[in-house]
Parts: sequence; structure tokens; C-alpha cells
Amino acid sequence: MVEPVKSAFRTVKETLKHKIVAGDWGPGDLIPNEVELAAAFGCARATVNRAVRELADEGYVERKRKAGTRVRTAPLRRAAFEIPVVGDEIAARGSVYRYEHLGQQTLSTPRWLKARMGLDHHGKMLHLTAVHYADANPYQFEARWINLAALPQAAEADFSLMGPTEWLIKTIPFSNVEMSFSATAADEELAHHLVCRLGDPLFLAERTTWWQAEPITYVRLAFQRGHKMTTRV
Amino acid sequence: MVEPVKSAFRTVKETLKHKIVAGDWGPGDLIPNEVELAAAFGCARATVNRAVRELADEGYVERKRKAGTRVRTAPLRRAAFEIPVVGDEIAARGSVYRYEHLGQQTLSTPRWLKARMGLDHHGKMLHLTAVHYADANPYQFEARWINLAALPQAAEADFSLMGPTEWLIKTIPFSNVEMSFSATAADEELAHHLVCRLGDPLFLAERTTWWQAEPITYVRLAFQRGHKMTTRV
DNA sequence: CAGTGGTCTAGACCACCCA
DNA sequence: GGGTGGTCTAGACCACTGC
Repeated sequence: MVEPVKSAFRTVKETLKHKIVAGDWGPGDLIPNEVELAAAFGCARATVNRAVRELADEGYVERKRKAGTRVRTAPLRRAAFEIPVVGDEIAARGSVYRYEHLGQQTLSTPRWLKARMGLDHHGKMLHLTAVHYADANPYQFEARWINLAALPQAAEADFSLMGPTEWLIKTIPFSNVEMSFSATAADEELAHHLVCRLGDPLFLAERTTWWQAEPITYVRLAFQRGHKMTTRV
Repeated sequence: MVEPVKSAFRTVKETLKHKIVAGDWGPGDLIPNEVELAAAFGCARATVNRAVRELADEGYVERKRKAGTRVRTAPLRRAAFEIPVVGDEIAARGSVYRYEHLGQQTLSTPRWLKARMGLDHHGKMLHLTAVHYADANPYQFEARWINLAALPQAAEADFSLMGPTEWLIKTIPFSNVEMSFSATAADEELAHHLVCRLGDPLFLAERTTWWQAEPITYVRLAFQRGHKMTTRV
């Protein structure tokens, strides 16, 4: 646990947050304005501003010019997840990471993928599959498509040595990401590679990546049975 | 789409971000220090500081005193989700929200729940089940436990009129939340209420809430078949 | 119109930590 | 030791919007 250093704006922020979570100020209540708070805390208005602005970013309060700052009715509306590279994630758990490249082929873009990526022209995709292991256990099955129109050099890369994620990070920047999470039933391929039964419920993460409006890659990650993605706020 | 107003720190931030995503500055590169940037942009150092600090918060750069500011190797590692109240979520999609209270009973705390909440003493829990509908379709099945040791007044509340989420928000503040997401197979109860087949894969969200180290409530939300939780970064 | 937050400045001191 | 970011101040002007 990292103990944040003492600083005036942090003191103000924690004090105000405490008043909110403890119920001194209830949902919908107006809190004092910045000038008053600055006087009360004996600091500059800018310091109060930073404290209250961060509380607003975190969803504790709502600010409006002239109307003032009010405590939000439904706090903690936001959950943030760190999205680690799978190898780091497994290493952090103390397991040995291993990556198995299953195969790759060049295909014309399937219709569903064109829709998902917002592509309207024809073009080739490089399709890859791989399994990520934690120690001896399959941890995640990866099915990836790389847009060869945007990244022709992917056709020449050797993904048996370097995983596609790592290769992509080193090769191209990206500006937009869409992620979604859902549940799916294990089909034969998934059941085989993740060592589970046909139809088993699996946690699924999908990620589409763009670089300045140009779709780069789509990846579908199926996790081992029972996987949970957890966060604390 | 909201167009953020023009402001100096935003201009600086967008300019720097563009240099990063466009690859002018590659992963690991050192970017100019705050004094240099302030001179280049013709603004105060505090303005640059805010811009770069926000980029650091968003995971684009890494800052270290004396060492300077460097572009992160794996950017966009964080995804944030808005967690709306289910009624608002459904209303926002243009559907009519309806809530059906199925039942409630007082139980002694199951062992798995004690472990999850970090409870060591014995105590009673109020257990509730409900279904949330979007128009005529079941959207989400809710199974909730409320810690009666912390909230004895829950035993007297009438949850057929007001959903437990709403009641809790109005009744007690909370300071810590743990959320997790996974996949599960529909059991008989879920299959019946969500109108799907036994064993169907369902997306599951679980949330445990504390108020100052005291566990308040645990809720398990199973979504209709095919539900996806999506975010753009 | 006037009160509130939003932003900016110029300068300052300090903590951290790499060299 | 010294360079870099972290924070703070006192004051200023501005933009928005409820009254």
C-alpha cells in the first residue's frame, strides 16, 4: 500500500471526502464555495480548486458555475481496470509465463469484422491464434486479426518468437481502443485449448484498436474457466 | 459528442498526446522538461504541469523527479467503466424500466459470504432477489445480501416498492467497493428468470461494499444472455 | 446581473533521486 | 549536488448560468 505524501490539496480532498462518505454532507447537498473553503483551510483558492476538481473527476461531487458544488447522489460510479500485458500479469502472480503460437493465415476480412472495425473496403487480414500459459495451465486463448492494409509488414513478422501483442506495441502507436467484456460458451477449439468442457461458460474480453481512424487490430481473449476480473475503488 | 472548450492546458495536452500517438516520440523517449515546454508554448510552467500531469494520470507518460518525463511503453492500459444504476441504464437506452421484487428472507451468513466480506463473527443477513426488466424483457437478475449487523433497519424496509439499490443509496454512505466480473452458467433460477436455457453462459458482476471497514452489502448481478459491457478509451 | 467555478500567471520553495 | 517534477500562493480575468 502506497501512502500518499502529505500535501495541502490532499488534506483538503481527504477532509471533504470524509465528510461526504461519513454522511455529514448528504447526497444533493451544496458544499461551501471555493473562497469559503480556502478561508476555512487557510490556503489558496487554487489549492481548494484542485482538491474539489479531483473529487468531481472521481464522481463524488458535481460542479456547476454559479450553482456551486453538490454531493452526487450515486457516488463511485466509475471503476477503473488496469489492463496488463498477459505475460506481466502471469509473472506478477508468481507463475511462469509461456506463449504458444498455434498458427497464422491470411484471409479476406469476414463481414462481422468489417462491421466491428468500421471498414467498408475489401482487404486482407492476418489471422493468428495462440495460447498463453501460466505454469503448465492454459490461461488465455487469443484469436487476433491484424489489418494488413494498415500494417503490411505484419505478414513478414515471425510470431512464433514474439507474441503479437508485444510485436504490435513495438511496431505501431494507437490512439483509440474499444474494449468489451462478456460471457461465451466454450466451442470445440476453446474447450480443447483451455482444457474445459464444451459449453463451459468463459469470460471473454474483446479489444479493437485504431490508429487515427484506421483500424489496426481486433483481438478476442477467452480466459480459463472461473477467471474473474477484479477491481477495488 | 461534447467538444471541450479551448484552453491553454488542453491545447498543450492535445499537442503532446498527438506527438505520442503519432510516434514523433516513441515509447521510452524523454520529452522536454516543464520549463522548456512552457517556453515553447509560451505559457506558465503551471499550465504545462497540469497538461503533463493529466497525461500521466491517463497512462501516456511516466514522470520521475530529476529523471524527467518519458513516454510509456504500453499506453492505454487503463479502462474506466461507468457503473450506472440499472434503472438509469435501461432508461438511457430508451426502454421502459420495471423492477420485480421476488422475495426476501433473513438467513445466517453463509460461510463463503463471510469469507468474501471479511466477516469473522456470526450474524444475520437479509437476502433479497429481484429481476430488472427492460420493456418486457428480463435484463438482469439480482441476488443481494445485506449485513443486518450493520444495517438493522433493512429488516423493516419494504423492497417491493423501492429497489434495494435505491434504498441503500438513500440510507447509507459507503467508502469502499470491490467489483469483479466473470462468466457463469445459468442455473435453474437464472434460466427461469432470465428466460434462457440451463447452462447458458451469462455475464456476471459482483459488488461488495464497505463503510469504513464494515461490510454493508454484497450483490450478484447476472445479465441477460449476450450482454456486453463496453468502453472506449 | 452577479456569483461561482475555470483557468492562467509569475514566482517561489521543496522533495526526490539520478549521476 | 543539482536538475526535475510537485506543490503552493496571491492575484487576476474570464465563462457560464441561475436568478
